[in-house]
Amino acid sequence: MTGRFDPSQADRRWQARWEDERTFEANSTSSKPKTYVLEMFPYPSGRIHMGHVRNYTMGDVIARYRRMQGHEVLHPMGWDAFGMPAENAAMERKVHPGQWTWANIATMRRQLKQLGFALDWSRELATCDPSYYGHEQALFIDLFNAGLVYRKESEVNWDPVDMTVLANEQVIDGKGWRSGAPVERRKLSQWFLKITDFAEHLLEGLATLDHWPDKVRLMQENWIGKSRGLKFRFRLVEPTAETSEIEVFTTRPDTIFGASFVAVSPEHPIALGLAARPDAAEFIRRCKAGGTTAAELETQEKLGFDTGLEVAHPLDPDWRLPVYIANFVLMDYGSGAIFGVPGHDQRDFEFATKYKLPIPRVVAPSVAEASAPIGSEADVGHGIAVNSRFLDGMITEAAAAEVIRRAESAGWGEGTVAWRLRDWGVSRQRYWGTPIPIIHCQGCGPVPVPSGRLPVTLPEDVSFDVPGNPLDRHPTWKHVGCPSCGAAAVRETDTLDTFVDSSWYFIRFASQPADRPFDRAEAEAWLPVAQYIGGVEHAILHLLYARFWTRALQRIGRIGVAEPFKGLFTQGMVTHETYRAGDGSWLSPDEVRRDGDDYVQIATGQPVALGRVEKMSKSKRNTIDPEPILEKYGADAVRWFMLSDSPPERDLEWSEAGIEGASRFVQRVWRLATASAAHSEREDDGFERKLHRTIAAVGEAIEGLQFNKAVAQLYELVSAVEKAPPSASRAQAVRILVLLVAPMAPHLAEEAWAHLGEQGMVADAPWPTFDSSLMVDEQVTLAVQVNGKLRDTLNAPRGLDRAAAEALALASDKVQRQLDGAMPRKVIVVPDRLVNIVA
RNA sequence: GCCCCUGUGGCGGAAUGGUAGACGCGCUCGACUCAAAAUCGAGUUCCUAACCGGAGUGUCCGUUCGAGUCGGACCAGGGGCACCA
Repeated sequence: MTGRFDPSQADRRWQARWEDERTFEANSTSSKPKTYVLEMFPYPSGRIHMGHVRNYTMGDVIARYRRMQGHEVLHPMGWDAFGMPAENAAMERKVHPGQWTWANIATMRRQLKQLGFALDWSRELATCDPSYYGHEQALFIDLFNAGLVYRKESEVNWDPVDMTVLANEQVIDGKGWRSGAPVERRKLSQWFLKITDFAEHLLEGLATLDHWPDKVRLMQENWIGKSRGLKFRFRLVEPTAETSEIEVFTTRPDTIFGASFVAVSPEHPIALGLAARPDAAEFIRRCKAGGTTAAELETQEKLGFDTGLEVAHPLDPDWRLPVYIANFVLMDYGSGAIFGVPGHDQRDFEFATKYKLPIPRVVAPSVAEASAPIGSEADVGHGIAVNSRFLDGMITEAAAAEVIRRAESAGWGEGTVAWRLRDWGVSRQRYWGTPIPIIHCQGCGPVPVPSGRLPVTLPEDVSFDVPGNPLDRHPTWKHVGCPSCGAAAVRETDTLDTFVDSSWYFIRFASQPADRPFDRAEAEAWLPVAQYIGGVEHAILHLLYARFWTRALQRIGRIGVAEPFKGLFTQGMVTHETYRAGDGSWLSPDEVRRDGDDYVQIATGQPVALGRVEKMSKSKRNTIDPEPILEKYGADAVRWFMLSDSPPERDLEWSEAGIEGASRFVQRVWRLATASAAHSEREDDGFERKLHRTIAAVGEAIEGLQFNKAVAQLYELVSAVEKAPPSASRAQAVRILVLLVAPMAPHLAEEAWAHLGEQGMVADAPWPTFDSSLMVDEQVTLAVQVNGKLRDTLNAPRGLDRAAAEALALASDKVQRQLDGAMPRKVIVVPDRLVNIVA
């Protein structure tokens, strides 16, 4: 059984053994300490890609490591199976989204199993299965009954040719991706979840998540966007039919005397009231062109329309400000109106410059600079209030407080907290999602589907020949009796955002009774997830929605956990070159062949343009299929490569050379385990030190998810063992090496473990322990610097005192040459590390 | 536009404010071999023929006995921006 390690045999053998013995099935009633390790579940796009392999390998190392430490580990896998690509496939290939999705799941399950992950497949779930989404509907109704669900009008991207709603990614340069027609913003009545009710809790909860990356907490904090300021009203000089005042919010009430205009959103009641005027209507119509994304709205040219209306300044009734309609004011934020302070806000500055409005200075670094004009851009800093009447000379914070105080006592405004966070719109005008379990009745309004009639399943007989939502045009599905009064009624035809599906799957993994979403006690035995791993692209939306959903379930008494993910790790992406054909379409790596320094499209022989190295993605088609690689090198080499070199939080560029190196390592370990080493009594204590240091370092690296460091440590240990003479301690080191390698290269480890004559599986073996007293060396290398520059290195016994270290350093020829007779002015000694002589 | 992150040899990267380049890839030379593959050994930041030495962690400035690491300004690349998942 010596010679080369043959993964094609070993992988299959051990995967079958783990499955037969149900090695990785989690026992919810175990008395061992429980650890829940979870990676973000995949969208079943067709085949697994390297990003999946990297993500699941990292989680697998943690899961196997904890298991070897004696934990009961829950490490499940499932499918985020609803979503748009299935509908696109249905349109392009005339295949039902369900059929397409389930076929993809079958393929990807088979591929994942080839990687030998320590997964509990008995808990596998797919969100497109009624046995999953039916429970989601029940939870949605619970939230509805708790008042956390409501309906309101909201804008969507509307394709006027295809007569359909477009996702942001389907809008390219302001045009629909299929029709090419300019996209319009259109209002639809849609379902929302009241995430803003939890804004304060979601913000405060971040402080408890000390095993999350700081950057993710910071991003969520900014997203929630708590700000304090003044909400106040401008009185219209001439009231309109709709209103006599305009409410605005500002975080800088201290700049109130710097106001030079008021601007309202094109959807603001004031704007809508002016729609009878042709010029105003035309402006509003222009504002509706283009997409709904923030990036688009904020980068487009700032446009304003002078309504001719005027408001009075709240602190000076004789001071009039013009009212504009402006395309950059969003109805969804605050009150849909702002007041412009061009001197101290860059966007207002650009607007005022364009429309030739005054740009006064009301904040300055000092009183002396009060008359300094505003330059080529706004001065957004804090400072001293100037040109601001009773505020003059006050610092920004005091001036803001004073304005709030006066507003409150005079009754024209009040200090308040504003949030950037908006409620979560969950309606999608699509087929392939969880049906929203609501029935609309003329008499009773929206009525939840009674729990006995759940799940509301999707009809199978649908076609995607015409754009739009097949549920909406289905001949029978939507027509039902009202559960309340029995009158003819219609089902809601919107489906839920797929982020809802992924907001509770981690609870369902922990507990999956047939008759309800989960058992509270069983779920709480596992939750929160000890280590959650996924892409940083989910840092805000998915993670915030899952946190909200969990807190909402807590509020309605379904679960006693507030935060679902105790530890979070955001891995970097796997990148690869991109290729484009002459017509600009993306080509996948296997459609391309290298021809010298150029690339050629295999099918056509046409030259291919080499694009940048980018994140592997379906849209850029630069994915590498792991399966042929797995067949060639085996699971352990692929896993090893995924963990080597690049720090897990950074991007990893796929390379053929890297996998070759990983494969060589697998063979090196195999040779060490199988080569006959004659035993002798000779011991080498330097070698033992290396072994104990490695045990400590590998464990520490795995716990810190620094897999590349664990890999480097193991390379060093392997080199040391290879050079060691045959001995009892060498044999012991080989045994420990196999254990240390096991979480990363489990098939190799099992095979080697059996070859060493050990009992049982390495998956069940205890993680090795180390003796820290055996880790220290009696000799150290002292760095000797002169004026901070390295001049010599000296060997010295550990624990040398300062005076002796200084004397040793000064005795060095190289030091004396540098000093050139000069007297040291100062000597800095860092014990056992360094001596720095300052001359 | 706004928020967040990242820049170190030919490449991926390592380095509690204390010897920059661990470890791997690649490359060069050598051993083994009839030859190759595999394997093993040595070398590999740049400048200088070599020694001595000098320069060097995106750029500039600062703090420090000492900066890849801390602070400031800038440049470049990436992620997110609420209907991709």
